Amino acid sequence: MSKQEVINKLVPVFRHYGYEGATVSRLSAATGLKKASLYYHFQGGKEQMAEAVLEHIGDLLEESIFLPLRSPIPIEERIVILIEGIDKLYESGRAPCVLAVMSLGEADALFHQALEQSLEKWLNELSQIVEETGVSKKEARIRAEDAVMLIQGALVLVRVTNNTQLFQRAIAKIPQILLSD
Amino acid sequence: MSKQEVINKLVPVFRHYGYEGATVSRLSAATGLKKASLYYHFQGGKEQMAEAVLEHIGDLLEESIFLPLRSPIPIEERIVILIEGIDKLYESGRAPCVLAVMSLGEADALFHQALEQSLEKWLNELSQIVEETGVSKKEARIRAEDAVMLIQGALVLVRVTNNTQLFQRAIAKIPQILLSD
DNA sequence: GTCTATATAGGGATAGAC
DNA sequence: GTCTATCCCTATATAGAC
Repeated sequence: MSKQEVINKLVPVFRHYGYEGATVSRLSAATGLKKASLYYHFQGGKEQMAEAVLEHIGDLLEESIFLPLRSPIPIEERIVILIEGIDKLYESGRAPCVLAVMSLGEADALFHQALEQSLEKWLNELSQIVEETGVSKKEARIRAEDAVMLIQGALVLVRVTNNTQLFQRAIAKIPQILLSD
Repeated sequence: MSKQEVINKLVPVFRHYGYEGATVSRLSAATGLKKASLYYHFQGGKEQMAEAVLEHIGDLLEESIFLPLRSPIPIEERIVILIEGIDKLYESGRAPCVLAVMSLGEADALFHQALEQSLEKWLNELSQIVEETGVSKKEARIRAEDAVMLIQGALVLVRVTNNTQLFQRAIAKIPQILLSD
């Protein structure tokens, strides 16, 4: 099993259990690797596993969302791709956001800077495309924040209600939020 | 120290660390009571402590938010009180929502039903006042959901950015969301 | 690379003195 | 009611065989 495959299997554990809930036992069960094998791949232990997960998701975002967002097609089409990317990334709302989950407890102290940068990247990328429509920097930033807030809030509500329609409705609103108001 | 005072000191630990991160040691440090004393008050252990916290927050909501929401004053004024209540409850966005935090990991299995009911109560209370304005049941529900999503999303963004202005902006939007669209 | 076995610390929880 | 002391289990992490 390649390291990428291992990391892929670590991801859902951190997302669903958070840092403290993601025990090495659970990580072991999820990967099919015994504890000692995990420590072979991640000599920095659980902290390094979490880092790898964050990095992996960062790469995923870059290729599946940010890159298409910068492609030379009409902005409306790019936003459709954005929505599809978000839907897939969060598994229609069923998968918690690693950013929201890791900003709690012990993990926050360990990863706060990385999380902040990751969120800043999100907001910048979204702001950029909004600015293309002739909107001011300030207003573009606000719309980007509103969009991300809605997504994050939808994830919480889906988790509690098990109603993924809420997530669908939330992401369907993204075009209005970003392009008009 | 009264039981209510003890519970009050348990609350922030569960909110900031989540269920698994809220270790009995941390709960002991936060309350100033040794572990054995905590177990005297909560014979059901940590699970019962979490239950007490959820119940306590439920009561808090009832008296500080839901009750004023039903008082016989103009709807706009009630919504101002609602916003003040939310601002205080979430400490201007600095305090995570127990609902969002406890819907993760092990805690979700233990408390899912309670969380679902708690959220349902929120959505119903908000829907009620929206319906008063002559809006359909369906539309009122949607507006209530949108308002709660925005708040939950704002809490995540504030946690990561440390920018409480985002929360202020979010709650300032509540009147528009509930009363118009 | 992956395993079994094990070390050490901290988790939740209880007994019994005061 | 609160404490000290302690129990057992699980958590993170490592050693060393294969």
